[in-house]
Amino acid sequence: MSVFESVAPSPLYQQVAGRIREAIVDGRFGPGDALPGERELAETFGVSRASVREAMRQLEAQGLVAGGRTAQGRTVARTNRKALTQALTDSMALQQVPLTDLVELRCAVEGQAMRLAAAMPVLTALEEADAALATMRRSHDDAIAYDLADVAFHTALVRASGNQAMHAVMQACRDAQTRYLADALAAVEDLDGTLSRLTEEHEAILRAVDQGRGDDAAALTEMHIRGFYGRE
Amino acid sequence: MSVFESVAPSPLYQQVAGRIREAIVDGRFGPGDALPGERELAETFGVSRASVREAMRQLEAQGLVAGGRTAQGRTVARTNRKALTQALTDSMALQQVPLTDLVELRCAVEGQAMRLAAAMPVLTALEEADAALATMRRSHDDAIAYDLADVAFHTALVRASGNQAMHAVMQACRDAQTRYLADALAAVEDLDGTLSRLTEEHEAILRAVDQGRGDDAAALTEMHIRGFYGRE
DNA sequence: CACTAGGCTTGGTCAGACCAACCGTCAATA
DNA sequence: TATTGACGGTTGGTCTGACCAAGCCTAGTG
Repeated sequence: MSVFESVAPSPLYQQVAGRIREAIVDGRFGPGDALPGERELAETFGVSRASVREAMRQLEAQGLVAGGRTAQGRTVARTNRKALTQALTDSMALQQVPLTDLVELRCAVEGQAMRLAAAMPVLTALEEADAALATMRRSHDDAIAYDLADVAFHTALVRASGNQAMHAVMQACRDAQTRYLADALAAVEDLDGTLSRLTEEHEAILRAVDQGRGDDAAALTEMHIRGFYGRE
Repeated sequence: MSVFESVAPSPLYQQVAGRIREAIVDGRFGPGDALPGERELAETFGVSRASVREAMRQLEAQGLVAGGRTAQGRTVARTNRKALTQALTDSMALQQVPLTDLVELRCAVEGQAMRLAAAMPVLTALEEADAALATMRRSHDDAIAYDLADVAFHTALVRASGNQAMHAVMQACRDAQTRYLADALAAVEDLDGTLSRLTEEHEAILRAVDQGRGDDAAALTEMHIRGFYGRE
């Protein structure tokens, strides 16, 4: 990096996007709040509507502004989950993040999350995991339904740890991995048998968490994840 | 979700962005390639330049198109890393993730990263970590400079694990943490002594990684992170 | 009271224009 | 000959002003 700051001012649309972004991140606009209209923003910032619109496109892509066109102005997004998933998926598509990296990351995060969940579980989340498990047992002939339940199970258990940051990372990983899951399941010959085994693994994990055996739960989770994806 | 597809066409700029995105993800445009000019794109897609520009803003925010304005047209981005970490950082900011959650997440990710790094280190990254360590030793009287070197050290070590996903998560954590950093530093009384201790911890971690003692490195890292932020 | 017709606002889209920065070209100069 | 410098032509950035469809609000109508 240079000793000097850049002298060239960034484009107007960048500056506008930056200002609005600040306002959102700082909490001056809460999730779901309505933003001023484009014409009004243009006036307040002293730029043309075109520039404001380009700024909005940027914020929209970053998941800070909701995409839906409600009749009364745009609103601040409640979550940028889609943007996050998109970024991770793109990274993988562009071959910057191999699947094994995600697997490792998930092992690290989910393993630790299990320890936390075992030590201080959020009970409602455990119930959710249990419900997902029931769905799995019922879906041994339907890979799609099974996958959905699987996502719900893992998500619920990480939520049980009460750690929001882990939850966010976990969701992004799962979202980005679903594509590979479909491929992996398609390659399986004995679908029913494989799903039975996976269900048993899930049961063991939940049991360990429920009984407060954090380290066991962590180890089981890592084996579970690596066992399915890890064919390195 | 409905049985029917949406009849309402999405906005033009969305469609345009989608088309270009496909082309990039499919590899029809490689990293660094020059994209056609806005006027040309407008003509090929049969839309106005304004729509093309809005599409470009979206792609730019997603990290698929390079931001820099080279004189000869825009280029396809070489990496969307920034978009990924940005999304992660935003996600944590939007959810107001508490500091303790970040600390836990970092412990989990960095700990595992140290194990990977010890097992199969990326040497150039280790050298970087070493350089950062030297800077730290020189900056015991300057908290700002110290923090920069600290970030560089941790970042380099995680990079040494070769895991891009962990690297991104790690950076996002650091970004999200900076807002708490000032408080943590203000609470410190004996700045010089504290920084000396931190430097020693860093040295121990690097040594462990360098000697292939992954579990030691992981344990040291977790203690190091918790020790500084974790006053729960 | 229920209902409808305007009127207003909002986002989406367009055409056309201007600017500064930059590239390549080519002629004039040292 | 080699360097310099002027000159179009291109590109992205910005603005203006306009039009449309969809949705909200309200006033007037039955």
